[in-house]
Amino acid sequence: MTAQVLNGKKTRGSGVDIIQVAQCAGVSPATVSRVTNGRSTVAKHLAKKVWRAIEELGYTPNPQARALVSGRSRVLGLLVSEITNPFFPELMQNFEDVAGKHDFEVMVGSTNYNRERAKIFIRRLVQRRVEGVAVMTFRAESHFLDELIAENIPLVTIDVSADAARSLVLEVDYAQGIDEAVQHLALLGHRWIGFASGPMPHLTNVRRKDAFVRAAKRIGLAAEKAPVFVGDHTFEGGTQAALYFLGLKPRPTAIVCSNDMMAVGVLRVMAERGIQVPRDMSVIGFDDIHLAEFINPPLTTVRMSRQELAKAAFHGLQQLWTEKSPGSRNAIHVGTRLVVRQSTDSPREAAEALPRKPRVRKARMRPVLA
Amino acid sequence: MTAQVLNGKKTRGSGVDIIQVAQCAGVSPATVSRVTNGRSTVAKHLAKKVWRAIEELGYTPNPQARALVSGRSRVLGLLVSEITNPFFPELMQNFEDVAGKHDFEVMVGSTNYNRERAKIFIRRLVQRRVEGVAVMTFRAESHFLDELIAENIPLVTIDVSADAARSLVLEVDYAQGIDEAVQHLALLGHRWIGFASGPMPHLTNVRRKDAFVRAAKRIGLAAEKAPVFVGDHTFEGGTQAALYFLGLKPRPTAIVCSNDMMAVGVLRVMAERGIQVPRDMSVIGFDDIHLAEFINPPLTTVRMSRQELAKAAFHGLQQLWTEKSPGSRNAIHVGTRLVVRQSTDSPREAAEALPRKPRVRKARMRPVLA
DNA sequence: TATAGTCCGGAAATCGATTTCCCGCAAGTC
DNA sequence: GACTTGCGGGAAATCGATTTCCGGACTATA
Repeated sequence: MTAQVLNGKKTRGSGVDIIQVAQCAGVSPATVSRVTNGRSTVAKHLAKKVWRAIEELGYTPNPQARALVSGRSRVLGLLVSEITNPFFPELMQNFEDVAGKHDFEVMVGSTNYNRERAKIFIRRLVQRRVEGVAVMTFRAESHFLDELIAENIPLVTIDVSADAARSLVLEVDYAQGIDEAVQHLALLGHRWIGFASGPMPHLTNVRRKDAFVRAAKRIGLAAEKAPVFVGDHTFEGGTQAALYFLGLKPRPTAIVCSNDMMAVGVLRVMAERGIQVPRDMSVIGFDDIHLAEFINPPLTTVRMSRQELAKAAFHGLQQLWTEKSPGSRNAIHVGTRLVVRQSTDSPREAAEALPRKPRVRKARMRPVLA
Repeated sequence: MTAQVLNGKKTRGSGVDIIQVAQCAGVSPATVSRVTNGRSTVAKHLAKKVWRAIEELGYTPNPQARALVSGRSRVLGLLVSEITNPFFPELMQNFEDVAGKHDFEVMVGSTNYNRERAKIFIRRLVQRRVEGVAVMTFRAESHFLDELIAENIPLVTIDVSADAARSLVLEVDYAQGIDEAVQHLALLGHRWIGFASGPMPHLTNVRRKDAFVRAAKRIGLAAEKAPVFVGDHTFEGGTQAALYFLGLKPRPTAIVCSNDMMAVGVLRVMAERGIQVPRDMSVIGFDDIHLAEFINPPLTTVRMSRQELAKAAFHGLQQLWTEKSPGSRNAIHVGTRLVVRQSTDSPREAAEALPRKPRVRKARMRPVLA
């Protein structure tokens, strides 16, 4: 399509420059530039000729030249914490899609919880002159970002505000989804629910945990303090949490997890111990990663929409670009909500007491333990 | 670090240009350029002064300007087929790491098996003047790449050669790992093994299937043709394959899958039907995605190393850059190998006939079906 | 009709590097 | 001692756009 034959010689898209287009259209390069950028007002008949010439030659402006003079690279940075957690690839794709629609490219980097990796990546961002960065690491490792702040690069973060002029926070409403989760369990008859939290110094994890504790209190589920296990936001963290709750007496009849990877770890321990989910133990995750649907049993979880998050991050950056005064520090709100699948059910005792309501569910393995 | 105070005013890394460095070092801009690029021979004492000036001012060359004049953007493209298959994020990260070490940035795009998405992404690659593209889609959808080929952009593909001058193929040795898998099953006592194949027109799937059929024949496992189900390379494809094999009589005692996502689908069906893996059915995957380790039971699978693949792809591009004659069309070899976990065991009958060897395995659910 | 105000579009400066061209100096050769 | 050779490094052209500046034409107003 792009490659065309003109004057008998093949002209490649990237071999055509603005001067050739200008000559072909019979105008000056400045006019071509004005047309391609929608600048000021160019007479309609001239604009038409320019577009025709562009089409004919298969011209695409050289982004390097464009960036050099305009100072705008049209590249954004996206920092995530671990690529093997499926939450992040999906977020990446959504962010790239939004950015792409606005003619931005995205440099993605995964810290893998490694301070040095993050530093190196951020240096690359600065060197490439990105126009904005979305930090989606759910972490408050402040001085990661010092270099970006020093360069006055627009910054969007999650949960915890970067203390910088051109920055903005995405406030995720964890309470919304977690309230739904706890209510869902309460309705099923659960009265003693454990919470598997992520590492505690991190604000995002504090918020998730607090949301759970408040929800539990509000429902009046347990007179005593709801049992909380503080672990890692990983598969292993989940297995540890599961072992902890199984050792408790009375043993909780349900576990709410701070993210899906932990829930997957919990499910593994339950399977190994022959504890039937959801009959003997209900499990709820957080994130709604793709995998949640595929695991056994399909995981009931709180969805934090990757698409919504990605859009919010991009719009946050847009806001920072247009906004004159770096004063209006309004956070952007991102909701969460419960997705019910098959890892939750009435606890055993309640299920026997209550009339068994018909549920759409495939045949499952017979329970083994008491 | 980068931001320094000089002459009383704060100088940002991206605010310093080569001329200031030249003045600071008392040389010409040309010399600075020569030093930063390691060009020709600059007197040691001058080079030292230049480096000192660079350090002091926190200078980083403007990549746009550099790219503009040199014609080298130092950006690569990476095309994958679906971001939700964990194989690809891991591949992406590895590729970015290798590329980053050589000062390249990477534009990643996921086609999601959507022709239009691929087209759009490739157009973006061309517009950004990438210096090379790695197409890791395991697909032969040839005319995706026409635009790249027209621009004469170096191209590395998997399995199937792009019919272009500056291109190179990564030949994955499927047979290696699949032979190991079949032998492993044979040693466990399996004699009737099903193969869940991916969609058939695609060369990569043909190769995987052929490798299986040959391995099965070579071992002399079954007098008759080994049963093959042709499905989709997805979770759903796996569930369909499982249902097919369960309907067969005699029912296979093991299923080898063309990728891990299918294997995950198979495991789901088995769990729903109460069929115990590995006691009643052994399952082997292909890829060794991260998830394979976390699913129940941990999946025995053939590992195709993402790191090896990423390195091979990058080195392939390097080869295409240096190589003068576009003649030496030597493919690059990438190996595979079996990783034994807990989804394979002796089939029930054989297990009872043979003396039960002790295996390290956690407690599992009691088998339910015959 | 004269003058001010608008609008359009061309000429040229600019962004920040790389790279070519060329000159001067020092070393080597006869 | 004169001439060649080689090498280090400065001046200036170059990449391909955007953007400023400015002049000419056209319209509106008195």
